[in-house]
Amino acid sequence: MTLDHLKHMNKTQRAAVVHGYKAAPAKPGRPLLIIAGAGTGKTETLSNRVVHFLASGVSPDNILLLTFTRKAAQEMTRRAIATAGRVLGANVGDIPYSGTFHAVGARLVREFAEQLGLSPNFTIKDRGDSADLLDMVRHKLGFSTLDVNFPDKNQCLEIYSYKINACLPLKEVLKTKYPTGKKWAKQLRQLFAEYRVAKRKQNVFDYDDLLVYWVKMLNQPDIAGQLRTRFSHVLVDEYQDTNRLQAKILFGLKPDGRGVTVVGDDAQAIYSFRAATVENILDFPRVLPKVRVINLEQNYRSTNQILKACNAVINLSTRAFDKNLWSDRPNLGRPRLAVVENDTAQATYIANQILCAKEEGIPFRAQAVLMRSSHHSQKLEIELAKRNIPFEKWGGVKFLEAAHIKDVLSLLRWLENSRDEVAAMRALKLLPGVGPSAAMKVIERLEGRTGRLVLRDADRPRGCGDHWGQFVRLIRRLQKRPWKASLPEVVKWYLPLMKHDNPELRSADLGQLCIVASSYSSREQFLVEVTLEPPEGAVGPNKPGRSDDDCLVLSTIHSAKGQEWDHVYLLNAVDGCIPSSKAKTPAEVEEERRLLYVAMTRAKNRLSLMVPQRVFSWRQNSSVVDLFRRRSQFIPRSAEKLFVVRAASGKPQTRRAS
DNA sequence: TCCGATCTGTGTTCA
DNA sequence: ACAGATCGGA
Repeated sequence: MTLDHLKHMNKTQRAAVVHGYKAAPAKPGRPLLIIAGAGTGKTETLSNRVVHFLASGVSPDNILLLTFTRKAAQEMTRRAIATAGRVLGANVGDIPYSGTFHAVGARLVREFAEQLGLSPNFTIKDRGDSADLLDMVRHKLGFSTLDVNFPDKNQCLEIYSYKINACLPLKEVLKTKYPTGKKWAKQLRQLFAEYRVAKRKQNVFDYDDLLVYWVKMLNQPDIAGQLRTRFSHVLVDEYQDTNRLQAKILFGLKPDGRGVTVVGDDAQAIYSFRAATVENILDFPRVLPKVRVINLEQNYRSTNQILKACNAVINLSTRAFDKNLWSDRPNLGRPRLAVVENDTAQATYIANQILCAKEEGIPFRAQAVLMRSSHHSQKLEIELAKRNIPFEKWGGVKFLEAAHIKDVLSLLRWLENSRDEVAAMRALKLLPGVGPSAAMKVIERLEGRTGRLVLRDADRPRGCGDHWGQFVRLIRRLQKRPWKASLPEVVKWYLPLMKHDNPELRSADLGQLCIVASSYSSREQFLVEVTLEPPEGAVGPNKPGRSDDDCLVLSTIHSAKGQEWDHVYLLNAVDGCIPSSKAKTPAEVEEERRLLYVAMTRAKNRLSLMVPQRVFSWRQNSSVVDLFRRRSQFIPRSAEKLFVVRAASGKPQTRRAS
């Protein structure tokens, strides 16, 4: 096989691509750990390695390619397939087992469900629904009235999920992570046990179950054998952000590490809230002594001036080793620290800059605004809309998490799985006069009726009058008619009953949802995909499906991982925002520093860190208060010389995009 | 006892 | 914007 297609790569990258597979036919070789700093061509290297496998005769079905976020998964798969097409001159079609841990887990669990003693038509609960289920259980156990300080549903789920993902006993989790929950250890243990029972009874999975049952498959020799044979080559991206449960999956699949490739950068570990542990990558060479370690250090993304500032930020960390990425890209000026009066000025300033850059020939899509938390961009979004600058927002409230969307979906979910009590509860509560208690009575009466959802006139909760009859008829119609007509019909029924504000906006969202849904061939398929691969975009003026090809990106730093843009603006580079005021322990503060590093290393040519001196906060009872802010502690005086510090006025301008 | 209107307080990050 | 607490009315 010729290696001509690797000519554009450097020596180290090439070594990473071909490690263990210099000659065809390829057999799984020694494990490989690639330490890939930001912008060192990690995706390129990994996707070329996949292509190299394919070129060596490995079937796409035998490759397992795991990534962390949906975006990273799409990008990686897309590039591997494109490169494969170019290099092999043949259409590879698809790499079927390429995706997030959760998405692949869902597929495998469904495939082996019967051998696991599960029914294959389970439904997957998103975070909010899982919290609601936990809440119902909590209520039944009487814990909701136990004490005002008993953790709420979201805290309970957080604790539970952390425990599962970190593979730690509850006691340990409470001690180290949730000390306030310590005195409820007994109740929490019981709650979690009952929660598991409820999930089984209702045939529903939460996100964590997709990984938990994957591990169970690997503990069952017959299934484990099949999986180990099937996946001769396993590649894991962003390994620094995997947790112990995910490491168990990796080592369960490849106990001796043969055929394993992991890629990561400990300086970019930003998911400890999901129980990610950087030890996975640090200890990898110790767990698998035969591992080959390759370091990628040449950065192709950023100018040297930007990189210097990035290095300065990360090298102030308390970590053991320095990061010293280098680049030979020509300089285009130091990164900016733009000091503005407040977040209104910040919004105008950025909008001005974006339009100027656009006039200089930098399209919107080559620019991005990053932020620590998604609500930081509120002011900016208004400004962008005013100036007619098209944008899409990554992260933040997802389309499918909005109350009105969940309302209509709950009906479909209940129809799909009549045992799903969370869906039932939500759907029933839409009826006027029906609250939690009346809904629960209906659900209890239904218990024991299995299979298809059947509602009778006798089940009518008191106080909801004629609405019950209409509801029952709606359900029957939905069961009879083809799926395509379902959602518009539900929406038609729902809109007059909707109690949320902003009805016009929400109604438009629902119309959008109908359009999205119409491309799915069945209700089941729609519901499955919608939880794991929801349509992009947030609620509001920027709806999914909007097809502007030159669109500015607004993104949380977390969602921006792995991406790059010509110009990057970071909102609120001030204490309280980054580091977030939520970060208390030294370890949490260090993670915030890495977040800043991730944000800064996204920039290719120009980087602006915004420093508003006041940030409005809508705390105090209805009166808006603005708080004085200090520049982020991660950019101390000593690092100032690496930046251009500018007092920038965010003078209002009326210039608009043409 | 339960619903729902009104208030009050609070707010990361992702699958 | 949304969830939980509170309270009046049925």
